[in-house]
Amino acid sequence: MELSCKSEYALLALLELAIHYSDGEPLQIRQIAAEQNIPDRYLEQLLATLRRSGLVRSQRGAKGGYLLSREPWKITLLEVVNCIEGADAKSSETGREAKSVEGTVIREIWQEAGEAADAILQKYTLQDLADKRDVKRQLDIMYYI
Amino acid sequence: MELSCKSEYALLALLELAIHYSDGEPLQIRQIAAEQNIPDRYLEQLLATLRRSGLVRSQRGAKGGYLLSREPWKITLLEVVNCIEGADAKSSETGREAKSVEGTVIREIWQEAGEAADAILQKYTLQDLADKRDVKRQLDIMYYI
DNA sequence: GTATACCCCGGTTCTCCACTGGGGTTTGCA
DNA sequence: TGCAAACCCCAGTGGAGAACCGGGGTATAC
Repeated sequence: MELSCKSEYALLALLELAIHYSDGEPLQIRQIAAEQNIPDRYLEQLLATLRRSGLVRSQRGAKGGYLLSREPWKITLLEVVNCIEGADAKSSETGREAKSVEGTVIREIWQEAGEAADAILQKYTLQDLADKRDVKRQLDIMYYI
Repeated sequence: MELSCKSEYALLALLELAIHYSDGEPLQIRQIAAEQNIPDRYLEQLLATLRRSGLVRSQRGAKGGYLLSREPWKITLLEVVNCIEGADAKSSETGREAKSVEGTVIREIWQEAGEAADAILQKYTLQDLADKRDVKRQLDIMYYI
């Protein structure tokens, strides 16, 4: 289960949006990028992808930015990675066919493994991420004292 | 859960060895490559990796070849992919560290997902692969009639 | 009307995967 | 004893994709 840089950036950005969800005001690319240490021009592309698949919505012009289009507890991590990873891998989808019986058997098992991993990603939402973050932060403070 | 070409080749080769395990005679790279449509010079490297980690043993010289070093039902698919994928990713292991709390949280979830996938790969052995193959072959014949 | 933001499209660099090639060394067999 | 069949080791190459950068647009608050 590889976590690509791309997916991690997207998750960090959405987490940032989730944290400020209750504010109701849009967050700008610059702010998100600065807060999470993401190259801003790259993040722009990722947010565009997320917008096209409806996970976030944008407000153009001065004082613009990005907002989650749903509540943080209604967005699963699986949705996010599917959106990001599956974005360009469209159209062709010629990701290797198995011609032999042996190849088919192997692929079936790999699909089962993939589904098991997806099940984990599906049970966590952006809200869970935010909560876990808060818990970890409190722990860090306690250790410091 | 990505199935790399490399891992699939290795599994196909080991499956071929598993099928002929009871023969007791070594199989040659050429034969395996021809049977499973694998570039032979490439397969050579993979078998070398598998040998170094003790999954197969080799016999040099004329009439030589490769043999499984354990019974097919004692080799799990997880072992195989760990051996193949983890072979070169040694030494450095600088596979991105998470400096932020947010990054750590995300990685923990990804690890959980990876473990779920690994659990699936661990419950299947080369023997299971061979059995599934036989079942599928019988089905193919019945459909044909 | 102007500064601030998003929007779109393309290029660049770098790494890694799949694969190839050129030499060895070991061993069975005539 | 020779020789061919097989494994062994190491190095290089070509293409694809990931991560990133840049230039020029367009919408909108003030």
